[in-house]
Amino acid sequence: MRDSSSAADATLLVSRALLGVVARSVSTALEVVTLPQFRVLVVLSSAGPMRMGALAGRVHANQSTFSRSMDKIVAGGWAQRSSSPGSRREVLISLTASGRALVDEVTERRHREIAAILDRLTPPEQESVRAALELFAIAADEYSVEELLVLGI
Amino acid sequence: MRDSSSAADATLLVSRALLGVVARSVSTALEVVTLPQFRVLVVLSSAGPMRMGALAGRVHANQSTFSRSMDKIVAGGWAQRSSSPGSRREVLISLTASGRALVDEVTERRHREIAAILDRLTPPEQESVRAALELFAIAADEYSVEELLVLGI
DNA sequence: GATGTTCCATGTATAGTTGCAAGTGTTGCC
DNA sequence: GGCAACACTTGCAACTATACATGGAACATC
Repeated sequence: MRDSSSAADATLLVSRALLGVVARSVSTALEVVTLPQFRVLVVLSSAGPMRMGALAGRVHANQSTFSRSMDKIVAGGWAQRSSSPGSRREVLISLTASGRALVDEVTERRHREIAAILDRLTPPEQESVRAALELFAIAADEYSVEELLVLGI
Repeated sequence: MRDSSSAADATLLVSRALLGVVARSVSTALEVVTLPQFRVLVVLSSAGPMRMGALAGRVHANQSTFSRSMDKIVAGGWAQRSSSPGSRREVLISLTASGRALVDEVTERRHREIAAILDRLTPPEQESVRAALELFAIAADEYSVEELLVLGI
């Protein structure tokens, strides 16, 4: 615990920098969509079309709440309702082209910004950063990514 | 750009993991305070007491909006108004003990979680992670931390 | 076919954020 | 002293999120 304390300090620093990157990458999307709404789009983007109930569960929203939130998302043209082939009482939600583009745009901007930062390092430095980050990512892997939804990312 | 691309991928992974940490660390605070409110507390914590107008500017809020947001923050006991010694028309905002404790608690939890992750690595691995992260932090340093406010961190 | 369950939508209500505009008190300047 | 600029607050209004309860259609089971 003693040795990892300075590494933890460095990590806190990096987390600030990375959060800046994330915040910037999301900020343009937040001009057209709210954070809770963007959350939904991200879930749809990674998990594919889902039922209303399942989707509501993923973002920890109430059914009733979620139904109306989805009204707005659909009205904005980011997602669409369709009837499920399996059961007529189920409503399937899927991203529209606009919705997918919005999420992709955010991811790409984030990737570009990170690449730009790394480009300031020499190739050997980049390699050591990559190796170290992979180590960290593996060590952090046990942690669920579920809570990301709190921030809508 | 070729070499940094895989490093960028690793960074994206890490940013997800770190965001998970951040989200978890903030989530308990969000049970008693909203995200925009917590934002204000973070600014106060790092910058010290500020005028209403300056504080509103820092979180990109309207004066009128901010005045009432502050009503709620003050009502919650997280910050307090006081008259400025310089001018009686200025209102100085400062954190209460509760407000400071709330922010500190989040920071400490974040630090603990990161330390816990790093503890899974061997000491040499920790050292290499620390060195790599410092490299990254330095490379990212040009980027302003201002945009963090978008996420309220 | 009657019953109960699942899934979604709607009714109703509360709380927070946000913006524009108007108002109050304070300060500085002529 | 009078007047404009400044700092903050309040009135008014719209929008979003969230929750609990209710309603209604589709399905499963018996």
